[in-house]
Formats: sequence, C-alpha cells, structure tokens
Amino acid sequence: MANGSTKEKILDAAERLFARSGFHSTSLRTITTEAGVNLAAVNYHFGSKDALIGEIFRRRLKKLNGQRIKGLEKVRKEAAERKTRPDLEATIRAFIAPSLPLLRSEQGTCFITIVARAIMDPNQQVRQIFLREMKDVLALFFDTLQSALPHLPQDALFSRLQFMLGIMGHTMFNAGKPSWNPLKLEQETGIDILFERMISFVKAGMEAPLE
Amino acid sequence: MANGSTKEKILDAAERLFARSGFHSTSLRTITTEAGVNLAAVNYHFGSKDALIGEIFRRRLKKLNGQRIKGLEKVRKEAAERKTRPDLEATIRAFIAPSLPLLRSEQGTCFITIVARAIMDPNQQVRQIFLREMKDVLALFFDTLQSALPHLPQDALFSRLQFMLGIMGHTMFNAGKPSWNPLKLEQETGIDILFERMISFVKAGMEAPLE
DNA sequence: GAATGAATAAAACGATCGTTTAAAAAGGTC
DNA sequence: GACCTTTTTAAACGATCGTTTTATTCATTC
Repeated sequence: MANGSTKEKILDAAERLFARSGFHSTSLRTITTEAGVNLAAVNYHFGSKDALIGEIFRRRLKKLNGQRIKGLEKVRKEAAERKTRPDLEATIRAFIAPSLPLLRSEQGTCFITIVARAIMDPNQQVRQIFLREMKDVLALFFDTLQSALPHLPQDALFSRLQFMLGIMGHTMFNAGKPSWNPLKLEQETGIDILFERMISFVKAGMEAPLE
Repeated sequence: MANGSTKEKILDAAERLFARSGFHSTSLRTITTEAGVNLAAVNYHFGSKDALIGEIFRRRLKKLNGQRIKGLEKVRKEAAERKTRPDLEATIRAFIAPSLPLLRSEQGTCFITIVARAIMDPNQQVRQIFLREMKDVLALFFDTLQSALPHLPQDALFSRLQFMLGIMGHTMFNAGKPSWNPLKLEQETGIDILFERMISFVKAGMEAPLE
C-alpha cells in the first residue's frame, strides 16, 4: 500500500474522524471529503464501511502487537537464562510500553481513542475484529504473568489482567483530552509520568495479597 | 413519576435497548415499539432523544450517588470520632459497593453498560450529562482519599483515582458478558468475588510506593 | 355534562445514511 | 495506437432517522 495512495488517505481520514465522532456517527461522505477522494472509493477499495473499520485496526495492531510479543519473549528468554521467574515489572512494561509512541503523535492518539471505544462498542463485529487481532498477544502476556506470579490462581490473575486492561483503556483514552479535573491542577501530567504511575499502580495491584 | 407510566415504560425500554445497541444505533421507533407506546411520546414527554438519554442517567445516579455520599460521610465521621485518618479500604468500598446491587438485576446491568459507554462516548453532550451528575460525589471521594493517603501528592492521587475508575468501568461492563477468555475457565466468576478482587487490587495500587 | 388541558395517535416532513450503478478517465501491455 | 484492466467520478437508489404537525381521545374541574 503506497504512501499517499487513495487507500491510505481514506484510512488516515477515517482514523481521525472515527476518533472525533465515533464509528456510527461518521459518514462515508465525511470521510471521503476529508480524504479528498470520491464517495464510492470506500466501497471500491474496502468493500464496506465495516471492512474499513477492520482495516484500521489491522494496520496498526500488527506492528503494535508485534513489538509487544518481541518484548515479552525477551523477558521470558532472560528469565530462562537466569533460571528465575520473569520479572513482573518488565512483563508489564513489555505490554504497555509499545503503545507510548502512539500517544506522541496526533494520528496515533486518534487510533488509541478508537481502540478504547472498540472494547465497549455496541457493534459486536467491531469488538470481535479487535479481539481477533489481540488474542495471541493477550495469551502470551497472560502466560508470562502466570510465570511471574505462580502463587496466584488462574482466575484471580485473569481478573487482575482485566483490571489492567481497564486502566490502560481509560487512561490512554483520557490522555491529552480535557476531562474531569477536581482541583484544577495547573499543569497537565505528561505522558511519561502517567505511564510510570500506571506501571507502579498495576504492579502493586498484581502483587496484592489474596483475601 | 408513576410506576408503569408512559415515561417509565420509555425509560426502561430505552435503558435495555441502549445497552444492547448503543445510543446512536437505537432508534426512537425501536424504543417506542418495545415500550408499547406511540412514536411521538418520546418527544412529547422528554423533548428530544438527547434529553431522554440525560433522564436515564439522572434517574439512577441520583440514588446511586446518594448512597455513595452517605457511605463516604460515614467513613469520614468515624475517622473524625476516632481521630484517625479515614480507612482506605472503607473509603474505596463506600464508592464501589452501591453499584453492586445494580449488577444483580438485568435492568440494572443495562444501566451499568450504558454508564461504561457514556464515559467514552463520542458525543460530548452525553459525556457532560454524565459528568455533571458525578461531579459532587467524585469531589467528595477524592477529598476522602486524600485524607486517607496524606503523603500522596494531589496529582499522583488523581491519576490513581482515574485508574480506579478505569477498572470499575471495564470490569462492570464485562460482568455477565461473554468476553475474551484465555483458558476457557469453566465457571464464571461471581460478582461478589469479582468485587472483592477489585477492591484488593485497587487498595494495593493506591498504597503503591512512589517512584 | 360542557369545557379545558394533558396525553395519545397517525401521518408526513426533510435530511442523511451505506451502497450500487454506469459512464468516464487513467494506467499498463503488446 | 489499440486493447484491457484498474481506478475515479457523478448520480441515483432505497431505507431509516429525529422531529413536527394535526387530529383525536382521555381525564379533570367547575
């Protein structure tokens, strides 16, 4: 897919507009106008609006989850060489860190916004498109977590993994957006500080004692 | 508002259908058909579709946040009498616990689903309607947390509060729904167990050391 | 029981949606 | 330069949306 091609112009425009107004409220006419292409181009190149949505996820998640898998396998390899358990914090970082660069670009932030919404989207197709793309990396992440926290029962660990996904979705969705601000904190918290806070919170939660 | 009145029939039907298909994908025709009333009834009784959405939040959040405030004030009073800091776990429980009964009824679960979506809704009006209803209780919760964790800087605590909201939204949205299941855990985790896990995770995260 | 206002009902309005069609333009091959 | 495929364009299709209008029914009050 050539850079600047019609397909890419559509994908970029759709990414921005879906982030701003959601899947259902963004019309193909708005997308094609923003992209500077003809209305019929979406159905010609992608087949349908749903297929376009799927392609938006596929395009970014392939690289993103590839980095996650590479990071997780590095953690596992190092643990095997040291004959220890995988380091918990390193495991968490391997999953979270690759998403940080996305939040440094406007276009990447749009994608994050879309992902956060897709998890709770009413349209089941949207959720399944996203889940299919995440299945492998989530399985590897869960497995590594289990090795790092061998005393935790599987279903308790699964709950805690879900907690972490909830934190990530909510935090990254709100990053850079004006949201509820209880005491009008002057300076916006930077992304890097936010990520460090997220990691220390999740790490402590993962290590919390069982009732 | 009388029980079984047209307004209530519309609110109940809309709550179910919004949870199933989202705000934008649920038409007034579907709602009024499910409610067994005339199409024009929504605009007559509520003014517009957006106003109906707002009323759905108001109806439940008034009671829900009332219970939260009552619980939080009890925690604060007990701390004042004992001349100690508010108990962290009790503070967290006071905020989370009132939402548990909702998850025990089908209709209440629909409301939870709607709330979780509203937080990330593309429509700014939807988000603001929800935020306005939550502002007071969030401020009181933040203030109590600050008393319970006086060593934490305000902005760090604020981040952790956001993490907790992310956990709540994600967890309660997924409760009772089929979602990603890595190892096909046979039995579904009960709501009560899930809440206890949530509380211990959040408590540990709140108490995590600062970098 | 007539009068007044609230509630319900049926029908239509204008607008917008995703998709399809058919023709024109562009690109590549021999 | 003719031929074929790919891509772009303009126009239309059928369906559905939130809302409004107008008329009718219901309930209440004097």
